[in-house]
Order: sequence, then C-alpha cells, then structure tokens
Amino acid sequence: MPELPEVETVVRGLQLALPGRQILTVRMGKIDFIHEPDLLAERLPGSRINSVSRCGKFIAVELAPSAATANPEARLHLVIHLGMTGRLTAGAPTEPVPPHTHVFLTLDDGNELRYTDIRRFGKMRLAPDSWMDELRARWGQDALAISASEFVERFGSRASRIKALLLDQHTVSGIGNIYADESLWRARIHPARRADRLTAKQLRALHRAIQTTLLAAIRMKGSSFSDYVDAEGKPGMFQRMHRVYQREGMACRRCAQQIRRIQVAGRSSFFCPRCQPAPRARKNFGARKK
DNA sequence: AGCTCTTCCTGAAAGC
DNA sequence: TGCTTTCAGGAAGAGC
Repeated sequence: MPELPEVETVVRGLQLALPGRQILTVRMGKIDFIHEPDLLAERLPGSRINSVSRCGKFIAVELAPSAATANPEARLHLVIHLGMTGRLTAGAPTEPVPPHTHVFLTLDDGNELRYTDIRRFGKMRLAPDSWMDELRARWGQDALAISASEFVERFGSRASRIKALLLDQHTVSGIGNIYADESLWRARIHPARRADRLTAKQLRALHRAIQTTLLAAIRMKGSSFSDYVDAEGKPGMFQRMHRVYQREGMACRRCAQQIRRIQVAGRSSFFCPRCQPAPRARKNFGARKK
C-alpha cells in the first residue's frame, strides 16, 4: 500500500518525466473515483505541467495557468491519492495496458501517463490553489518535515492509542500501517500504548524512528507487497528490510522473540512482545483521574 | 474526545 | 474440484 516513501518515489520518478510536458488528450475508463471527471476532460487537454510534488500521501501535478483562463493566478492542480492499489506510471503508449487502468493522458513527447487502480480506493480531482491550501491546513504536518519538539507536543497531549494517532493523517501525514508498525518497533513502543502516557524521551525516540524508517524506505524505493510500483512500473525493495510487518510468528531481529499480531485501531498491528512491552492492564481500582 | 463500525472495491486465500 | 466466504486496508462518516 502506498505510504509516504512509495508516494515520494513515484513523485521523484514523475519529476523526471512530467515538468514542461503538455497534455494532449485525456481518456477515462471508470470514473467513480474521480471528482468532477468532466472538469478533467475539459481542462487537461492543452495544459502544460509545471511541477510534481507530494503532500502527505497526495500527489499534486501543478499545471501552468492557461492563456485561455481569465484569471492567470488561478492555477490548477491534478491531485491524486493512490489509495490502496493505485499506480501512476509514465511510459511509452505501446506498453501493454494493465487491467483496471482508468485514466490515460497522452503527452507531447509521445509518452503516456496512466492511472491504474484495482480497488479504486484512490482519488483524483482537478483542484485550485485554494483547495491545496485547505488540504494543508486540515492535514497534519508531513511526517518527514515535523520537528521533534512539535511531534512531542502534538502526540503527548493525546489520549488515543499511539498506533491510531500515527495512522490519523490529521495528526501527522504520510504514515500508514507498514511504517507505523516499523517505526514503533524501532522505538520499542507497543502499538496500543496511550500517547499521553509515553515519556517525552519515548516520543522523541519515536520521532527519530519515523525519520530513519521513512528515509531508509525511500532509499529502497518503497515497499512492494502486491500492487505498489514506482513511476516506471518497478517494485520497491524495502519489504526485505521489514522488521515486524507481515512477520507474525517469525523471530524478532533484535531479541528472537516471536513477532505477534493484534488489532489496534481496526488495523493489523505487528510487534515484538518482548521489545515492545504492552501497556499495563487498566483496572478500575488503579484508574487515575485527571 | 476518541472509540468502533460501516462503506467503498477487488483478488487472493482460506474454508467447505 | 469448485464454489462461497473472509480478509486486507486509506479515509470519511455515523453513532455511542
């Protein structure tokens, strides 16, 4: 599933292929995951691509203001979220079309930008600057950009379980199930611990673990299990480095204890019961009041 | 405030 | 063998 490192890898690939290109034609298959598909059909042909960037798990393809628009300040962005199984690839139109490919953009260099998404949990829309601003305001800071002190402040005051907070994009954006588990293992924190019961030292360790894990994953071009590929259609390699994710019953790489799997915040959570001690069972008798 | 459940969707894997 | 059921999950929304 694409999380920050996978989206970053796709964006870096697209940055080599898209800026400066003009979109010639747009063809769409299933459109139920596209917000206002008519707008894409109307506005994309003829527009030129300025840049490609990442905002959390969103990909933003910025278009140059078109001469036809009355207001040259009204920049548009083709915003894409890959969801679970989304793939965004740029290549020759002669390459075989994978099943479930729903958007084709032909480019002026003869290449084609394609969006493929088996489950269509992804999202696509053409949005103005103001929508991007709203997104940034509503979403938490990017997981790679947030400072240690901000991280401690944001998490230390919350009563939710730490895993739930890591997955909540409003707290910090970019982290999904894989990197939440990997980071928690690295920081030796149990996924069901309440964030406000962690020490500042533990939260700083978690912040560091997130940075280390995400940067290492980016170097390996992301994790591929079933569907994720980069902008050239190639899988990542970081899944080989996973310490806990999808390793139930296997030995912890630190202490050889068997990795366990539980449900936290409705998600599979993998952890080492020795390295990541469980929160103390809360009995009424011991309940603390604030 | 924060938790759980539901919804969207498909294919792989498990169950019978 | 071949069918049916279950599960996986990013994010939003409902309801408690």
